[in-house]
This record gives sequence, structure tokens and C-alpha cells, in this order.
Amino acid sequence: MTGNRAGATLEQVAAHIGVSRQTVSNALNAPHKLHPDTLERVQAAIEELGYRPNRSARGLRTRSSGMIGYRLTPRDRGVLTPLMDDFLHALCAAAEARDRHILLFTAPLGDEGLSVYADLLAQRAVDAFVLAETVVGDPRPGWLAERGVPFAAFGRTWGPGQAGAWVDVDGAHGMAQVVEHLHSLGHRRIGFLGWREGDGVGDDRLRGWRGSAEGLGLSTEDGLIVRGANTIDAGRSGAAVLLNSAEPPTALVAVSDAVALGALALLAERGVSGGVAVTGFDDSPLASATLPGLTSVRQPLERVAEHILLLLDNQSVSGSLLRPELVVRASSERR
Amino acid sequence: MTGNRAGATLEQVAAHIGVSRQTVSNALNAPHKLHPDTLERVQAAIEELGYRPNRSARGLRTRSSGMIGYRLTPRDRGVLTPLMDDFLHALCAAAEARDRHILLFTAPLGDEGLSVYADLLAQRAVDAFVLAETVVGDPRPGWLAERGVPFAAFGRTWGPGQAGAWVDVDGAHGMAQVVEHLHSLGHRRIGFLGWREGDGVGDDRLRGWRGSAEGLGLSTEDGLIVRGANTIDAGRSGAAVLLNSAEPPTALVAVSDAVALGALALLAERGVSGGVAVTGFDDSPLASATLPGLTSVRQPLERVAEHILLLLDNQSVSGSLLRPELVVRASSERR
DNA sequence: CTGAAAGCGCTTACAG
DNA sequence: CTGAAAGCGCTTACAG
Repeated sequence: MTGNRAGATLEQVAAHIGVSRQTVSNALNAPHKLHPDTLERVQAAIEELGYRPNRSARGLRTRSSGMIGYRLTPRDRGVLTPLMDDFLHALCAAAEARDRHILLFTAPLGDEGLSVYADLLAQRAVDAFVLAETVVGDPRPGWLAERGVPFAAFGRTWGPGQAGAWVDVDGAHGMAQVVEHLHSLGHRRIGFLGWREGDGVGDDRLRGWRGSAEGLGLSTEDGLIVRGANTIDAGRSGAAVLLNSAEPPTALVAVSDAVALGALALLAERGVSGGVAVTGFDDSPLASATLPGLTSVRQPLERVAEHILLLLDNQSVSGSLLRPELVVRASSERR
Repeated sequence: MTGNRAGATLEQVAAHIGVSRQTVSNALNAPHKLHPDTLERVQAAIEELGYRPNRSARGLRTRSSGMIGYRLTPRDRGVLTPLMDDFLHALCAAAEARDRHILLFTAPLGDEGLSVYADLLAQRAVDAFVLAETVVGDPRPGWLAERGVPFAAFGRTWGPGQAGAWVDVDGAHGMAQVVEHLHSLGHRRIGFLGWREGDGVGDDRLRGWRGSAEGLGLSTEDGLIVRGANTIDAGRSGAAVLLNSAEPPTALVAVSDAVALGALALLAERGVSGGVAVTGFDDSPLASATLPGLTSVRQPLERVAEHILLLLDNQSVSGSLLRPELVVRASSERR
């Protein structure tokens, strides 16, 4: 951290202690090849001069940039996905732990977007990609796999024959934890506020609710299910439908925090907050900001990011399904 | 976009049409130096071979990486700042328009974080930095300016003698638009739900409310102001304080969307939604997701990002203050 | 264990 | 307007 912007070069470090450039390079890349005394001298010189290998030079020589490409998803107004924010942070930290960095880019969805990936590759600006928010029919996994480009996806593509490595969170298991939690509190009629059919993540969570409810001998009849958009409004109106039914549930399991927030709002308006339990999913900032605090399911984003980096280096594992964690707050407790 | 991962080199393009490497390089970097016919031939070859200059090679030679460093802020749980998400997207797009990319990194706040900046610079991994969410006493602007590192900040540092270029949104002007809007709808007693004193942004917005209210002859007495955290809860309890006062306001101006949401929730609970106007600030996804839609002030993030990129290349401008835009929705309309 | 050499793919003065 | 040359800073076989 000397003031010089230019920065020392490997050559200068070598000259400083009278060894060859090769020796300094070895100290960095193959320390076992050096005599311990020499290694120590070199390391001291590196420290003293604040030397750091030039990324471009190293990249040119090794044919790798040390960069991992990540497409930033444009946010639709009105859609709440604070989760990807946290994931990006976790991914960034995981990359840094391996002396790599995230290169951000934007690209259209679908086939048109592929030229951006091709361009980044042609420039050798990135070594690999991390895919997030893959959709059904996403062309990217196949396209990258064909070209032998290392990549890993956060989220299964839910299509047949998925190409490439993925890491995902076991939404069904998360929902099962929620249902068991509510059951243990005495709830015997549990409604589900879901997304519209066709979303892999949403359908997986619904499966989890249904499977565990059935396993506990609870009803999963159609009248207990309302589906809609991933908005606060949809949660509010969905909750109204369930609570106005002939045999209303005593607990509302929402597919996401946004939907759960709508249900909480409705209960607050009706002044029946105390009677009906509500749960969300994702443990977004919203979950702990609201009153009562929202019981939710936390995605293990740090572990997801770690696994993704692992898969990038080791393409022999095809996928990992990680278990999320139930976070209990006041919204699920009967009062 | 031929299938070859290796990618063509400048040399191969040159050989393909029998010119020297220099000619191809000129076609890219100084096209005016070439005969139009030659230029066309080279461009055709570049297109045909899908040639893109190798970033590492170019970076090594030009001593610039084409990368702009951006520190990802770790999110505290319970704090809603969807805005930075959108800013990052705008920044990424603006960088791409200039054939540059964003390199993400994490770093601790304060002086300890500076070594991360030093490291990135020593590796020549980035050419410049974009600073966001600068805080009072932030060491980064001074540190970077001292070293002659190009940078620009989103947000004034609010301290004396700010180093380096900045772009910011005129929060006071945004608030003035809000107050004038409410005044034109007939409101004569307008409360303010703010953040605690000491936050540059929050204080600026309060100034805007006060200044325009006074200009319109409205009261700005202390009893019309409640300050607290940037949470939904704080908005809820703050709204309760104002509405329970002896002379309650007919409109609540919140310093942020999160705070406004709390106010809306309280009104919904009390069943008086129709009587009291509420406004937010930032026009976050929350603003349009809620019912009634939240009148808010939209930060011109695309223009902020454009200006920041401009300042990076032209350090002769010290700052730009951009005007935000009022977005009127149902929450501010008397019914 | 250490040192001299080649070369990654580009850009940019410099001659012609 | 075009071409041969040097060199950016590194890594990695290859001799010694």
C-alpha cells in the first residue's frame, strides 16, 4: 500500500532481492518448488513492495480472466425479489474467497440474449457463468454445455434433461417444515396461498404443502388452495377468499413473503390478527420488518453460493439440493 | 458465433485477407487511418470470423482493464433498499454502452475496506470505481482522489469539502413536488414521517418538506414531524402519533416508501384509508404493489447512471443534482 | 532448486 | 495508407 499507482511488477520484485522472475512467479504459483529460505525472502519482498500480479498479464498468459459472468435480471416494477440481491452478495463473497470476481452484464431473455454470452466468451472476459432465475425452456444451459463453457445454475430448470450443474433449495422440504410447525401448534386446517400453475418453484412449494399435509392426515381439498400473482394484493384477496369460505382454515401458508404480507394486511384490517396463523417463504427483509414478524423459510444463500463455486471448478457433480431453514416469528403463533 | 471456443485472433483475421495485424487493429481503434475499401474488407473478415479483441491482451497493452469496480453493500435484514438493485442494473447498462463492465466486490465499511480498493488497483483489475451509499466521514473519496484514481459517487457525502465527482438526486425538490401536489388537492395540514436526524438524505428530504410547506403558508410546527427508523413499523407508529394528536394532519408525507407503507397499514387497520392522504419516496416496487397504490417520487436511476459514467471519463465536472419525478397513485387522492 | 527463453494477443510509435 | 518491430507483465516448459 505504498502510494504509487503504477504498482510493482514481478520483475521489480525479482530485481529487489536478486533472483529471477521465475522464482518470484513460483513463490506465487508453486511455492513448493522453492527452498523455504528463498520463499520467505521472496514473500517478504512481495509484501514490502505491495506486489500483486497484474490481472491482464496473468489472464493473457493463462487464458483465463478470473472473472465469472452473472446476468443482472431487470426488475419488473411491482415485483418483489429482494432475495437475488442477497444471493448476489453471497456469490460475490464466495468468488472472492477463490480469488475470482463477478462480472455483471445485462442481456435479453431467450435466444437473443445468447449473443451477449458469446461476445463475453469471444473476448475472454469471463471464464464461466453463473445462471440465476432460469426459466422453463431457457436456452442458456444447453447452449453453454454444447460449447463446453463451465457454468452452474441457481435453480433447476424444471425441464426434462437439464444440462449442466445446478444448486437449488428444496422448497418442498421447506414447506413441509412449515406445515409440521403449524400442526404442532394445533392447526388442523391449513390453507395455501400459491402462485399460478406452471412455475417450477411455486409448484414445488405447493407439492411440499400437499405432501406433508396429507402425511399428517390434514385436508388438501381444492377449497384450501388459492393461486395468484406474487404480489401483496394477490395475498390479500386470496386470504379473503379462504377466510370467507364455509369452513375457513386457521392457518394460511403463503408461497412467498409478498403473498404472506397481503394475508397479514387483510387480517389486520379485519382485526382478527390473533386468530389466524400466517407464514411466508424466503425470509426476505419484509419478513422481519413487519409486525407481527413473519414466520418464514430462509434460503441458505451462502451455502448455495459456495456450492455453485464448487460446481464451477468440479463439473463432475450434476446438482445439489439444499435444505432451507424455518424461521419462526410471531405471525404463526396462536394468541 | 462459430462454434469454436478458442476464438479468432487479430493475427488470424489479418492472415485471412492478407493484410498486416496493424491494419486490423486500426480498423478497430483508428478506422479513419484506413482506406474505405480496406476498412470494409477488414470489417467483413472480423464479422465472418466472429473476431473480438481479447480483453486481457488489450488490457495488458493499454494498461486498462475496461472494468469499473462497484462495492456490493451487505444488506441488513429488515432494511428495505430495493433501490440499489435498480441502480446497479442501470449502472451496468450504462457501462456496457461504453464497452465497459462492472466488477463486483465486497469490502468492510471504513478504513479497513480501503485495502480491498488498493488490492484491486494493484492488480489493475479495475480502472475506476463507482461509489454508492457513501456515509458521513466516508474515507473512500479522499483516499481515491489522493491517488488520482478516477471515481464518481452516487450521492453527496454531505461532509465539508467533498472530494471527487458525484451525482445525486434532489430530494428536497422531490419533497417540494409532493407537498405542492397535496396542497393542490386541498390539504392544508401536512405531517412528515422522517428518519432520525443526522442522515444526509433524510435531512435533505425534511428540508424540502419544510421549505415548500412554508412557501405555501402551511404549518411546519414540531407536532407535525415524527422521526424514526426506515421500517414499516416506524411508519405505522409514527402515523399513529400524528393522527392521535389534537389537530391531526390530513396528509402524511413519508421520507420513504417503507415508512409510507407503515402509515398505509395503520390507516387500513383503522378503516380510515379514504380520509388521509399518504405519500412515499423512491417509487420502489412496494409502491405499485400495494393497494391503494402509493404516490411516490421516482429517482431517475438511468440518468444517474449515465451521468456517473460521464463523470468517470470527464473529471472536470464536480457534481450533478438531478430532479426526481412525482408519480401519483391512489394513496394521495382524497376520496 | 534456479535461470534464460518463448510466447499469450494486443496497440502504438516508427519507417517506408 | 500500410507493414515490421517492440513491448505490456505474466507463466511455464526446458536446461542447467
